Amino acid sequence: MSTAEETAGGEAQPWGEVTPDAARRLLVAAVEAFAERGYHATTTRDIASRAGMSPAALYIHYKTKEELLQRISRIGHEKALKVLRTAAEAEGSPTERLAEAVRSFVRWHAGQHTVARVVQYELDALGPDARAEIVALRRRNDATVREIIEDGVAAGEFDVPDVKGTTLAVLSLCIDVARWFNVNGPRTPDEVGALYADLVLRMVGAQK
Amino acid sequence: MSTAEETAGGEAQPWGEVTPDAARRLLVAAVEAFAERGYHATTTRDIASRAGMSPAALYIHYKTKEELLQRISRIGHEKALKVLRTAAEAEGSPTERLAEAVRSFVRWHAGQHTVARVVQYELDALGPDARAEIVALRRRNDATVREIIEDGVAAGEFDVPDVKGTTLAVLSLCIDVARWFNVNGPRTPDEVGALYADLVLRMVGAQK
DNA sequence: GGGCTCTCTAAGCAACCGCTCACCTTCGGG
DNA sequence: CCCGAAGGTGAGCGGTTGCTTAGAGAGCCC
Repeated sequence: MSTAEETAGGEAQPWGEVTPDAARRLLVAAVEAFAERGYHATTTRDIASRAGMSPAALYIHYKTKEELLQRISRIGHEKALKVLRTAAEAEGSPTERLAEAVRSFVRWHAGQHTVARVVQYELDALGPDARAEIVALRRRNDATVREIIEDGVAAGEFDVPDVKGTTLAVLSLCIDVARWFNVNGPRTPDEVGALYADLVLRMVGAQK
Repeated sequence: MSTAEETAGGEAQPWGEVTPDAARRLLVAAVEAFAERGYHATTTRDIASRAGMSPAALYIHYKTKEELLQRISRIGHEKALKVLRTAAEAEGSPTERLAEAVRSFVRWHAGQHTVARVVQYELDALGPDARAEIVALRRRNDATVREIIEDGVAAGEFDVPDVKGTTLAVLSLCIDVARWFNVNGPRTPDEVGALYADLVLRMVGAQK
């Protein structure tokens, strides 16, 4: 966000806030491993060796394997939420804001799909406290989208019989991008974002 | 399918084809455990004790823990595909067929969400051969939905600029129901099915 | 009733897991 | 030049995992 160069799906320095350098390398390695094999199937030895270190080095920077997942989940969710809220709080009609929100949220889930996969699908591996924190962040996601849709209905731009259900469906659609998106596939994150923004406007009955 | 009584989300005897009785009990226990904790976090001792047996009893009916997942994945995918194709091959306009396909596919993913969760999210835990088999079944899902949408476009009932992308989005939307659906939540599988059928008809620009 | 099959169990093996500990290296400050 | 803090390693501990083995009961045909 604060760096000059950005790629289609996210930042050039995604984990710039994590220091020192070794801690960041371990965290990046953990994201890759968790996304590939899942949290429980990933060993601490695998994470350490991906980061070019011995198994014991992990415990200098993190107390447990679960702390790694907590850090990844929190930072990832905060980034996604920031992306969504930036679009939601921008100037413009509800139609424009909803389109931009979906476009950037989808772009993030496609471009950062390794992080997104960990963040979205490894929630149950967290302990109760950490999970509660993440669930609270998700509720803010939900509220952000619902408010835009409510604004659009109030302004007469949208035709939505079931606001809560439609909100759920819109978010579900965006989040599931992280599951199927393939870097070697035919679509770029930008293209998926544009397609999905169009589809969501149709779902809420917005005139184009 | 062959039994008389059916619930909203699926059959009354979901695993009737699995014999003998002990093998079915183990399989049902495995579905519950995999859905709750995930494949890798589930131990063979946990599965056996849920079925009221000793850990060794599992290996009389299944060669490995992975064979259990294979069986579950294959049966689950075949059932979901059957539900989808039954709706797709019914009489009626593309609009009616798409609505019914989404309605029943979503109903299945909501009603059988424990099976669906295992089937959809534990694919990577399978070995290469078993995974290839499942991927082939998924492609048939994809083709089924795409054909209905193509029919609708050809008949002038739908307005879809990107058929492949829209097909992907429709299926993604339906499948993700398995992730968020909660039995204690406010919606029944029937209600979610009806809501989603309406949303999908909007996505393809069908006149109602 | 003796043998045969099928089903299940108690006990345990080898491998691997998350994590710890004693020790080594590097490096800036006095 | 010594020192202490910070970051790293090799070896390994206790516990758990998937799976195996030897053998016990229950039914069933002859």
